Amino acid sequence: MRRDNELSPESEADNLRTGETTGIIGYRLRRAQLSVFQLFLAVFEDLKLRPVEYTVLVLIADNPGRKQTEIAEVLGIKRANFVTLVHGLEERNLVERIPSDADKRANALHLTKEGEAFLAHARSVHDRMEQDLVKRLGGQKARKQLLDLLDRLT
Amino acid sequence: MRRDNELSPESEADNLRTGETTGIIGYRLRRAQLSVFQLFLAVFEDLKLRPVEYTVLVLIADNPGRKQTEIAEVLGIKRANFVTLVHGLEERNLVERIPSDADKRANALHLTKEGEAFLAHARSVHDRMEQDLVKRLGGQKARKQLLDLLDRLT
DNA sequence: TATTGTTATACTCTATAACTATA
DNA sequence: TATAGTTATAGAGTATAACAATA
Repeated sequence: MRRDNELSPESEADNLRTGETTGIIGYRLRRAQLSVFQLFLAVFEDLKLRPVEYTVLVLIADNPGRKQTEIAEVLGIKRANFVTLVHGLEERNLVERIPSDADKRANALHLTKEGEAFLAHARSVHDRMEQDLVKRLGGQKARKQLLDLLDRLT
Repeated sequence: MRRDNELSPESEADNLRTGETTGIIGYRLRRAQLSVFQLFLAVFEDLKLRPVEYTVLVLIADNPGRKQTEIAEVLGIKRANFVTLVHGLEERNLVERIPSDADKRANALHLTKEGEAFLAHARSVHDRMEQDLVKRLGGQKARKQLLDLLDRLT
């Protein structure tokens, strides 16, 4: 039994039945991921930093001197595509590629002084964003639960 | 204190310190989403169906006669890009676009008989995949928890 | 022979502008 | 004027192949 006019007397567009799609885990994961990434882009608009660039900076800071291949691989980025990414960060004087003594084929990645200062700021901005997300989730326990559940799917 | 040789006497590649990145909600969401989508692509390789195409078929089946714009919008797809998607499904005789009587600008979307049979099969394949994911998560309660948490981020 | 960084390239996904035919 | 569908196009993101230098 249809009752079109119950809530919209002027016959607005009917709502679609989305019950089945909203039960699909992959679909919901994607929507949530896009939502969080869009928040990231908005928050980091002034710093002109994309999510992947932030993780690269963090990873270099926590693992100075590593090869491009190592950083790229742990992030699931093809080394061919990582070249452009690192070049961009290098042009902004955030990262430097130092030819390795031990292996002359490889570049050791380091943050510049400017890169360290930039990351310190980015981290504080990011921490506030994460705290906002944790608040949305309902606290640290909920965050832990989420990361735990995501781990089982990865 | 570094103890490189504790577990790798032959001095294999050191593991990177990834603790900070693996604590980032957006990063973990993305990895999990990619993982689930890759599973989908593997499971649906024979049916040659992408995740977005599956949700489109489901949505049309549950909302026959709707306009392209309506289906596209609820999925967050630009109507310009939705054209190609629907054409692909139409060429496979899964979907038909019937010019609307009420609004001659619009196409009403329906599944063909073949599309209904195809979707019935796809649904059963998809159900098995979801059951596998639920098992990984630790049961229906864990699934409910996950969808609940994802909702708060979306 | 294998690996590192690189270039070139192609394919998908996404976003915008502009057109047409209708409303 | 606004909307539905469409086309064209540009920009990201991602994947593979091939090359030079080095291991």
